[in-house]
Amino acid sequence: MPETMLDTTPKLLPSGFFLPSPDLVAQQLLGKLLVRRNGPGNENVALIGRIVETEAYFGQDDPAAHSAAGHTARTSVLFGPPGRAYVYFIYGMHSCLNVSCEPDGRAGSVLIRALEPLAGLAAMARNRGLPAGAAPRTLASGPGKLCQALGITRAAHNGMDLTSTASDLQIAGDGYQPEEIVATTRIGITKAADRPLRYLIAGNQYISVPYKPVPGKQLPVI
DNA sequence: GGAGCGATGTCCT
DNA sequence: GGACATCGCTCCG
Repeated sequence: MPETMLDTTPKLLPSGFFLPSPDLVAQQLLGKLLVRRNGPGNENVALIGRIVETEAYFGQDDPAAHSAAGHTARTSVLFGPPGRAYVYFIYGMHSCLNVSCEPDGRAGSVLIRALEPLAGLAAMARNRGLPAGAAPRTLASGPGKLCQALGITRAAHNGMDLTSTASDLQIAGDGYQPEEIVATTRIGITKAADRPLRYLIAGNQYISVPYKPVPGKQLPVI
């Protein structure tokens, strides 16, 4: 192997990765890999998607965050240690995946909103109830879709340590770095709706809701 | 292609 | 009882 070749073997992110504030973690998660092992229909292969869209939710002073209602049974994972999966059920039919941030006792989190499917696309389509040849951008371009594609449920994954080799849901890095990150407003919320806490990889085709650059009004590029 | 809307479980008031 | 960090289907242009 030439010396200049990068080692692209995915490496599990350590729990310290999730210690900073949610807006920083949300940006740093872009380009990382969400890995699902031993799921339904993929006992022998991993389902892998690259994270291309995230949203930050603050534990304090963020009315849109679930933790704004305080520490309850439902939100206890958010107040726990960093790097844990917070999976909740929304609108009676969809699951959404967050990763807890900040030290134990603080409730920041990052919502994973879209993946670029890299491996196990046939199993993802099957999990989504789509034909085997379904367009890759329909598989995981939304928080509910990606949970369905990877077989992520509250019952199986809420509270799971995403930094443990023993977990069947993990987050890893393969050295990929996005060239450009764009910040926009968060999707589907009514409170604190104007804060630019949604982050996406500029130009990526696998995001959930497209963003339209408005002439004269520059979107924050990070 | 875009707006409108129904489905439907769980939690908090 | 109402709100909800969604999705996919209709209907209309």
